[in-house]
Amino acid sequence: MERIAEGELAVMEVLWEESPLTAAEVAERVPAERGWSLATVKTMLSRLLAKGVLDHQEAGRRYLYRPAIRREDYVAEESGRLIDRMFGGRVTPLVAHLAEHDRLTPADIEEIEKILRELKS
Amino acid sequence: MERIAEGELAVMEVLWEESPLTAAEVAERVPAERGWSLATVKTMLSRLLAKGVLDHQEAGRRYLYRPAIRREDYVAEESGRLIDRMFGGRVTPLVAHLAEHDRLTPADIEEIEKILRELKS
DNA sequence: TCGGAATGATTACATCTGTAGTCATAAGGG
DNA sequence: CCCTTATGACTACAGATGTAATCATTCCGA
Repeated sequence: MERIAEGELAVMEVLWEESPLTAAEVAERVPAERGWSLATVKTMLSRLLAKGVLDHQEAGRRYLYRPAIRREDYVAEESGRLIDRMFGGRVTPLVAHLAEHDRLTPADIEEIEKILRELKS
Repeated sequence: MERIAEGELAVMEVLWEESPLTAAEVAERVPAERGWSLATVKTMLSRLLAKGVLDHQEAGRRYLYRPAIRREDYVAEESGRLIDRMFGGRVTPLVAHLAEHDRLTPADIEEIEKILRELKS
């Protein structure tokens, strides 16, 4: 799967949330903080099509865009990449790191323990 | 902190492992798979200096390079970035994701539970 | 029916990145 | 003392990315 750039991801997020959509509809839904013009969104859509992570279907003279990959799979790939690069491919050092950096609230700890308990049963 | 590119990270890893080093010494230690020339390594070093993530100290007519940031901090930043972008800034969904994708071995689970127990005490 | 608006395609351009090559210079060996 | 060589600085260039503008075409509303 080709890499999705940071800006392109904003477009993917819109379409993972709701699809299919036209270019104009995607542009409406991109977070306003981006301050993107419609032209910019169209460029993103073309590049994402070229990368094969979006599909399009013709509807009259327009396209309806929809994701060609699942968010779940993309997240898995990016998480794996981080774990490989930063933690030697092992998950435990990641959790240890998060723990040491106070990223875990008591509620988080409870919930993670619950997840792990369920995993064992 | 400025972003460190993928290739540049290979140079940082060398210097986090051992420093200070000259450009030639860094080049020797970069993983051979990269197949980099000395010139490439020098370019990386310059760019990392410009980004402020490396320091240099003159030693005769050469430089000795050393990290200006801790690996720990860089890892924290990159992990935080992933968690923000992929998991809405929350750690628990990340762990849930890893669990669902079979990234956790029984040994991992044990060790994570241990980390969490210690965190609570 | 006709003209403006909307659409995808194409082009533009600056910056970042990967991957060097060149160049002036200084230092060390003979 | 001079020449080779190692070094940092500068330059090069293609591909990815952010951010559009332009262009040909086609559809819809008046």
